[in-house]
Amino acid sequence: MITPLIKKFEWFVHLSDEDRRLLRAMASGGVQHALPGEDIVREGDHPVFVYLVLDGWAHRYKVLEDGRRQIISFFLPGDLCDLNIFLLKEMDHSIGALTSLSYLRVTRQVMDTLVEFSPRIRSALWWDTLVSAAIQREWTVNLGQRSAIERVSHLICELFIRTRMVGLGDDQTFPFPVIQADLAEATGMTTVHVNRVLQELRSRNLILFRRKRLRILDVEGLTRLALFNDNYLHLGREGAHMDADDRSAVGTG
Amino acid sequence: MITPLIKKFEWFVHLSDEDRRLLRAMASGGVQHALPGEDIVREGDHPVFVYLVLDGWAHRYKVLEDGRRQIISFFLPGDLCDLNIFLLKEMDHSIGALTSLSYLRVTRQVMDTLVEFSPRIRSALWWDTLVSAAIQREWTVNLGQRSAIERVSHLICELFIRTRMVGLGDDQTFPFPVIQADLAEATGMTTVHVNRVLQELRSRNLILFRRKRLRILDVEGLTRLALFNDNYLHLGREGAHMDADDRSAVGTG
DNA sequence: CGCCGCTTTGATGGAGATCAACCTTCGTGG
DNA sequence: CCACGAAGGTTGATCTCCATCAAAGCGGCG
Repeated sequence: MITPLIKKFEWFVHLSDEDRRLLRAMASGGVQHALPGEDIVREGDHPVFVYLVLDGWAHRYKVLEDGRRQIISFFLPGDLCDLNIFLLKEMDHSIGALTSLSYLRVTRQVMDTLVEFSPRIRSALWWDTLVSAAIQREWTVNLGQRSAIERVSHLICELFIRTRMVGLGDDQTFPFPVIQADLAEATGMTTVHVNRVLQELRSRNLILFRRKRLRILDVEGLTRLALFNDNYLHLGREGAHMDADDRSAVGTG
Repeated sequence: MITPLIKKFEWFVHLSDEDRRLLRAMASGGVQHALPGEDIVREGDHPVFVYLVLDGWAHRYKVLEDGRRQIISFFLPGDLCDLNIFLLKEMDHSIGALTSLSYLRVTRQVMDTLVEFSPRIRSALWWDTLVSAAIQREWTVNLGQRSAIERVSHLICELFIRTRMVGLGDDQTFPFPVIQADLAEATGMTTVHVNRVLQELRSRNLILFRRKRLRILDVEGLTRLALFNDNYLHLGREGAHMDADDRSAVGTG
């Protein structure tokens, strides 16, 4: 059930059986569900839980007074939002479901337990936080410096890798359950222009988009066009020195 | 010496004398200096220290293959970069001095000590991390949704508050040691256009810029123009419940 | 005094916004 | 099984904000 999270963590450190058992305790509160468009948290709410996406996609967003809306990040299965958010009085943004969604609401107590009893999980959570921050920084670069077509391509490259990190999708195709309006709000463009950019990417034989799945026809080409460098995703198994060496360890990834 | 950090933390929780003593231990490695334009850390480096800015401004930036450059964040006195960065193998961005700079390099061991011996400092560090993340998200919104003049205004509003948080500047005027090229790289604009936007802000009697200081003539007006909402800076003394109540507590801020 | 880094100005061009339709797809119910 | 409607995708015409290019001003410091 929480396998996406485990799959992601394994990119950092190999967990022990005990670690996995601990992580499964996150589900003790029961699985929650939301419909597309439904908000999980709203700006101004008092934060109580850490959220973990199990299935489906969610997004973080902010709305300006005059209605302009920006998607700040996407949450894929295995993504956690806002470790230690309890320290804040009010949410400064909202989180909503993009697709139909199942997720966990994890209490402070459960998070504390994870951190207390497993140094590996503690590190993996920090690593995840650092990677999330790096992604947000990369979005800053994306919006600040890249052209429309580069921006869309870059986002696609990122989501391709993040999708595979959590064990979804295959070599060339992966779930891409967002509509053009979502892409527009994430990249700071209009839907009209997103549409034209996607057509351009298709006509260059870089991508193919069918039935909520995206196929990258030319990873190399798309990467080059996007000026994409995956170093900010920190896939180097950086916690390998603290790997659990019990039989449950997975391959070298 | 580390007063800016302490001043900032006091926006979250009142520290005890013991807390301050602990924080001063961060300076045990000696004060470092850098000249304007000098890099402190480069993309690709293996991260070893947490950095704390004492005096002057620094910036985090990334450079694309073709030379385009984006400033990702500004570091003011009292700003920490990259708590727990040790978990990563390589830096995914660079940090450089904007002005002449003094700063501390804090080792993992010293950070661990802070966190171990003071729950207040532990929380304050997390709070600071959460606020930094919120700032990065707000930059995403800024670049994605706001027009050029709104973007520049918003950045000015933010830096005004952050400056006052660490005890610099007065009611209307604060140090603003960045050149127009820096503003351009932070807002994803050209220097030419930054220049014209600043002229517009001056002609509307919103700001005044002299000798590396900025005076906001009409805070209300600038805030409105920028669609600025300071909630993401979380100035609500959110850790007040864990205030140290010894005599060293400062006013209510 | 003169240079260098920074700011300012003007002219021109283009990426992407805006506005307004129209088309396609797909789920729903009659 | 088809009609219908709504959500999402596509198109074309026009406009505007900001980039680009090039040059000239300014001011602080050696």
